Parts: sequence; C-alpha cells; structure tokens
Amino acid sequence: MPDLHPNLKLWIYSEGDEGVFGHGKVRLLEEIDMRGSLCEAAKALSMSYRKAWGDLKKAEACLQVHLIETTRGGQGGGCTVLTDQGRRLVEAYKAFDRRVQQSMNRAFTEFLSHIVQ
Amino acid sequence: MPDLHPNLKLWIYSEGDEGVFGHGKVRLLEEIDMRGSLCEAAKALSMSYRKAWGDLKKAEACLQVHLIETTRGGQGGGCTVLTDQGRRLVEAYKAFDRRVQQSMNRAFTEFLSHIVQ
DNA sequence: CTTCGATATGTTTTGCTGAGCATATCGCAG
DNA sequence: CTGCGATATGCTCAGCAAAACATATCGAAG
Repeated sequence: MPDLHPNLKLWIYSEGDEGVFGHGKVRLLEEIDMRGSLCEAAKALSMSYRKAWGDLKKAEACLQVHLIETTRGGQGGGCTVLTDQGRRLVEAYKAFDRRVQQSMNRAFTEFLSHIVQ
Repeated sequence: MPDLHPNLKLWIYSEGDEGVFGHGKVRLLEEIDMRGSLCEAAKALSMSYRKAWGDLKKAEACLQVHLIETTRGGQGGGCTVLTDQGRRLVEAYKAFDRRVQQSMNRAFTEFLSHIVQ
C-alpha cells in the first residue's frame, strides 16, 4: 500500500450554490490587501484579471457583503482595497479552515489505523 | 447577510493525484456491496457503467488494493462483489468523513460568531 | 452451440470553466 | 486636453471531464 494523503476542499455558500466563498477567494482577497490592486493580485496568482474580477462580483452578490472598495483613474490608474468586513471574513475563514484541516489530519491517522489489514 | 452553509469535499490520494478515493467511490462500493453488480450499482447512482468501471480501475491502481472481485458470464451474466479489504476501506472512510463533517460544523458556528458585524 | 445478461474497453460528442482578446471608462499628472 | 495605468465588462476560444455510443468477451443454462 503506497503512502496515502488526505485532502479537503472547504467552502461556504448561500442559496443555489452561486458565488461560493472559499480558498480561492480568500487567496485573492489576501493578495489585494497586500498589494492594493486587483490587477496585481490577479497577476500574482497567475489568473486572468477577468476571472478575478468576476469571482469577486459573484462572491459579493452571494454573501451580500461589500468585500472590496475600488477607485478608478487617479494616480497609478486606480486601486482596490479590502473593506473591514472583507478583512474580517478573510481572518475568520482562515481560522475556520485551519481548524477543519487539523481535525482532518487527526481523523486520518485514525483512518489509517483501521485499514492496515 | 443571507443564511450561509459550510460544505466540504474530502478525498484520499497517493502520488500524482491520479485515482482519487473519496465520497463518489465509496457510494459506488456501497451500492456494489448491496446489489452484487456493478451494472446495477451504476444504474442506482444514475451514472454510466463506463465511468463507474473506469473510476474503480483508477482507484485500485492508485491504492494498489483490490477493492472488488468480478465474475464474467455464468448465471445472470456475471457479478461484482467487494473484497474484505474493500469493505474495510468503505467503513473506515465513512467514519473518517463523519468525524471531519462534525468538526466542520462546529468550526462553522465559531466562524459565524466572528463575522457578525 | 446458441442465447443472455453482465463485465470490459475503445471512440465520439458534449458541456462547462477559465483563458484570451477586445474595448470602454475613469481621473490625476504633465 | 492628452497620455497612462487600473478598473469594468462583453465575447470568443480552447481544454478537459463526463456522457453517450459502440462493440467485444465471457461462461452457465437451455
């Protein structure tokens, strides 16, 4: 038996599955917070600006929360920053994810002990 | 803020991500155990026989374990049954999944308490 | 030795998601 | 008032995974 690894994908949704909030959105929001630019954030995650922007739109519509605040034109062409709400959501999600991740690891060693012949 | 729900997808893999073992395979194996037929199991889960068979093949290759034992021809055309190893894996996985699911629910109420205003 | 129902597998079609392309808009700096 | 860089958004294209289709094979039973 080869060495096995557990894995999980976590997300949060509301009604009809549209505009899910999960690891991808959190990574994106973190990058935005770090760089102050959606364009730069998308580049950093090597995803298209088009998709990054669309994802955020859907997430905001789904959660009915303003995650980001954008400015067009001006010095540097514009910028995007996180709202307080957005920042709080990111932190809360990361803690949530960390907890579930840990419990998965514990449960997995349990799992392994049950399947060895 | 609309009412939110957490969700997770759990799986187990080995080397290079190929032939993952997760909820889908477990459901399939359960149906096989219940019905003694891959054909019937696939039908019950309304998936194509082609895919069901391919999934099991990949899972077995990945885990390097015989999950099923098949017979061709004979009365009824043939049959498929679980091996003991397969049955043990199903049980262990279900317990694993149940634990992680529960911990996710707990962590989620924690999450919600952090994001209210 | 033919029939039947299930296993076994290759091939083709399709449907969805993200990538890529094309523009439009905005507003400060020069 | 023009140029620049970022936001905003529609439209087409490509790639991949599942569905659908098409056969081949097997062996007990009749």
